[in-house]
Amino acid sequence: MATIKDVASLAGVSVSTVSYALSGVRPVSAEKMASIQTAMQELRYQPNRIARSLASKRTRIIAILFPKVEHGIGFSEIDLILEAAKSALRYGYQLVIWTLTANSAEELQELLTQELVDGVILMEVHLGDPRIGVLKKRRVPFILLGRDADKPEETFIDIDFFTTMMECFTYLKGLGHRNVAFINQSEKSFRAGYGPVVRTHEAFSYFLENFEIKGREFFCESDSAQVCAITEKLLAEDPGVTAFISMNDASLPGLIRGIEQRGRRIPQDVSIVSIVSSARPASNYLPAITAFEMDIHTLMDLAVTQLIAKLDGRYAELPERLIACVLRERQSAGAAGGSGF
Amino acid sequence: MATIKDVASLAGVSVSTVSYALSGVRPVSAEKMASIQTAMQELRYQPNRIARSLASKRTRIIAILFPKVEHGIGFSEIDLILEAAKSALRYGYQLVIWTLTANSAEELQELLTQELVDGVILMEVHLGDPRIGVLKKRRVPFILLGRDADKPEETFIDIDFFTTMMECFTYLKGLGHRNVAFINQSEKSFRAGYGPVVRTHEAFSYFLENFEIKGREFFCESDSAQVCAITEKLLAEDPGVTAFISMNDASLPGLIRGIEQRGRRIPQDVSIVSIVSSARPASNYLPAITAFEMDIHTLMDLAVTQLIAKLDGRYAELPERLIACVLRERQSAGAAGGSGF
DNA sequence: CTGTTAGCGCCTTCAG
DNA sequence: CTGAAGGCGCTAACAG
Repeated sequence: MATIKDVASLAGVSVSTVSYALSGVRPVSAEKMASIQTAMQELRYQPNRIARSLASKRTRIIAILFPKVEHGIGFSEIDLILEAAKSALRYGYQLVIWTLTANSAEELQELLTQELVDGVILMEVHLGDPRIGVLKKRRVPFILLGRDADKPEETFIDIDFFTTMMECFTYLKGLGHRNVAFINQSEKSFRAGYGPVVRTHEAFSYFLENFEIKGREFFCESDSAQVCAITEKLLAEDPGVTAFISMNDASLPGLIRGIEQRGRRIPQDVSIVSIVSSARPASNYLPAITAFEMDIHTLMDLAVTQLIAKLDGRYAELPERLIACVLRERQSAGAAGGSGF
Repeated sequence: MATIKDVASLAGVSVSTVSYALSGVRPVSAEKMASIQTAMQELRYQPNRIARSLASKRTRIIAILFPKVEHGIGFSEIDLILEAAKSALRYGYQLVIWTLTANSAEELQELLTQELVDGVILMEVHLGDPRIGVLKKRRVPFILLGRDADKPEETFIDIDFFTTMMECFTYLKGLGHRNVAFINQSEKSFRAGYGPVVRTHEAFSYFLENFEIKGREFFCESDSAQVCAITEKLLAEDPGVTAFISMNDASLPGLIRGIEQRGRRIPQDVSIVSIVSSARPASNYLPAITAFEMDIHTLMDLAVTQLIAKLDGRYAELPERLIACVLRERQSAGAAGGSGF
């Protein structure tokens, strides 16, 4: 591999000139610049990242921190990671994955001490997350992504649950729905203060009044059979329900089945709108599910750019960025009142 | 951060002694060893990875290469990546993600030239993949993972489609099924020589004869509506079919619906077995799908350990490792002949 | 505008 | 068994 020295001697200049030509930190005359360019091309020179990191004390590597993935909002974690990697690459950074297990705090300490990364993106943050303390103490720049507990003092990027819910209500009301049911995630998550569950819960209650819509909410595990039973029960008790909002991709099969087993058609009799979901599952169900999908690209690009801004010390803006989900209309939602129920 | 120098002076030895104490390449007296240990503990010393990499010319970082994820075998790429990261970490390596776009060869060249990684895991390899040529020319150790085109000359880890199909036949035959249908992925993939599609196709034909089972195969896009139509048509033409094998997780909703719309119950009248699938979707459908699931843990751990072995120059074994899928019985498969069809 | 040079933190000969 | 010292490839003062 060609080194900066090779380039320097081929171009007939000193190594520092080459270095400055590369970084632009110091002006370089046009001629020298030209010969340096030529030399670099000829040698197919690419700076050695490791050496550069050692000298500059910046690795330009960021870590994305994943605790165990179990319940996840959807199936889209892969897209989240890939999108983050893509953004990082675009800005000249590399993304490493850190999977932490039980005693995350200790593991994290060790990883951090190796000084491999400049900053960290934290996924799946929970209330009183021990990782945050570690990061703060070591003064490692970090950013929280999604599903955070309410921690406004940290920089975080999250889904705008409030706006998403509002748009969902607007959409359903526009279609004539006046009686809706909301399938949230588990009550356990709610009690644990899990961000998405709590916030959508609050938003739902709020907009119910605001939009003058009748509605009820159910906390469900990601268990299709259970959701199916609940759906049937609800439809029996209150046949006037014309729409379901689901924040639980995995239980969609149960929802669909429950509705159909009560003899209702989707979307003629009952509509389904999935929120905070990912494209792939939603589009594969039958009927394909109309959904407010996460804007993964925006979410991750923002996370990466904000983190890099912090690393560059040019971070000044608000410590919070909320991204609303975007509507993708498919076949599961339509005008209310088609049937005589 | 404490450096090796700090440890050396605290322990009253030279830096090289500390270094050797760390690597074990050279014997160190018990006393010195002890004081070095103490010093390291006191200072919470962890070697700086970057400096170590520069000096040793080994970064202990490996890259996992992802082209665009579109059709994917399932929804489990996330588990694949996370599992790889976990394995890497366990062996003291770090995993970076490289997402390549269009002109992969060039992009890959650039990334490689930065000399950040020691080796590469290639995902989603296709026939005549340009990335392989690049890797070979630069002599970067690599390993192919899954879904490769037939390239026995490269080291690769893959799913054992043959064995998986055989076990699936054994399972179904044991349940009394004698007439099965196989939902493969798209014909386009087949024509393109896409490994999983071609191999399962061959295995299916082979075992049909071998097990004296009647059967037919369908190539389908990952489109539930289409699969539903095909299923209904098939059931109409040949009511004797008692079991479906699916290698297409995304089309499962269509399959289920198609069967039910023909008035058949699952699994009393018709069974479904999904192969090469991932746990999460399979378990969420209604009924929960019995499936031969990828052994992601084994697959990725093998990929990582084999790659590391190569890096250490202690690679001698066979260039191929096949891992069969493992059966998880759920609710979609049962004895044949329950109904009078 | 440019060159010289001292590190960055660690590994690894080379002497002893 | 141990220490001294020269890199690894690059950055960033420092001195023109």
